[in-house]
Amino acid sequence: MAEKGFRNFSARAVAKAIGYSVGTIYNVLGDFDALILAINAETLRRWAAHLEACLDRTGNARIAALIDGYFDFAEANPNLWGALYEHRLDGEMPEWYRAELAQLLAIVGREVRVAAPDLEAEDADRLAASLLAMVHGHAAYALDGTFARIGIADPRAIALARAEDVLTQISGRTSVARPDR
Amino acid sequence: MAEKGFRNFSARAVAKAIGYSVGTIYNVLGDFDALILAINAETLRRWAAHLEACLDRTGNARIAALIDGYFDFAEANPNLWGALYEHRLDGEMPEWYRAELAQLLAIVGREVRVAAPDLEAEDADRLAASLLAMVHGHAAYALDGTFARIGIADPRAIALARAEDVLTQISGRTSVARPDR
DNA sequence: TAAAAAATTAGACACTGTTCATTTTTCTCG
DNA sequence: CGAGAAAAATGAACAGTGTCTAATTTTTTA
Repeated sequence: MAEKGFRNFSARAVAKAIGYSVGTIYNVLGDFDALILAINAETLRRWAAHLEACLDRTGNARIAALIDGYFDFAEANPNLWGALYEHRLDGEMPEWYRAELAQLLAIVGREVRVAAPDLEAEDADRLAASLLAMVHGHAAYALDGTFARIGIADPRAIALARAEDVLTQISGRTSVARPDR
Repeated sequence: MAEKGFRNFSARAVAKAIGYSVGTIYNVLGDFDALILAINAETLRRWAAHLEACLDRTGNARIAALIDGYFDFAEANPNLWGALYEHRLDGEMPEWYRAELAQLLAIVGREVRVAAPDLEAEDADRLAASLLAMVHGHAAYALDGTFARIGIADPRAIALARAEDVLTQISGRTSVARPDR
């Protein structure tokens, strides 16, 4: 996957690589989706570990470290990172995979609460998801070449600037926009 | 494509639907990528037209109208919109398709220049691309179910709030962060 | 109408995910 | 140790895919 990319990934190639036959993979995992999910879950774990490592060796600018870590990982593992989003499973997402995703979001949530301590817990979670989506959008356009194609050389700096905009705007605020209730 | 989605899309099904044989499609278009590109280009045109229509029937809040238009279109055509991003062509992107993409970005650029008239032209373009990436990230997480999975009900409102944060922060500023030069 | 050009076809090819009866390996326990 | 049960692994077969191309049909041209 890391070498071929999601588009050219095949269960048979995996079987050959690990010295087993195709059938074994399907006996163990079940189907193709499960194979992808297993790979993507490992990617999520590595990604989360990378983010924690980035945070460990940084000082105050923890949100910036998070964004840098996001880009670092995506740029270092474009195919693995891409597979996370190129794969759309049909049917429900298994609980164990959702937990893996939640863990990644929890890291962001934790740091948002540090950066904006005045926010209510629920608002902090909403802001964390929003920041993650924002950075994801920039990274997606960066890695698929959209930014490069329109002559924008440093998407990472732009994403950092946007996050700064948002955090500056949020600081001192105790609640963020939310649906009517 | 609109019905089956990118994952279950096949050239043979298209051939059957339009009453031709598989070979004809490949004689005319060239290969599978070209078929997808033709469909996606049509989607881009319809999307751009939708955004212009949204802008036509709005007053001052033009950036908000743009974001609403983005979500409207994506939610009304999830499979077509999804195909835009699920498809990764190998090799260079053809010039005519790049032009189609540029036209969509041009709409955003034009409106950003209206919303932030003090910005230099280049900075406005950078901000436009950044806003587009930001909204894209929120829409991507909305349509793939990420937001719903963590209990966030209204991603559109969040995206709008983020855009407001950014624009408030940008107004009065005459240059945005950019790489060293 | 006859020849040239263009459009269309059907079939073959190599590849895919998927299934499953068969074989091989491993473990258990008398 | 060795026979029987359980588990693991196999590879052939199936329906599906994108892709190519020689052969055929249709259209245009002279």
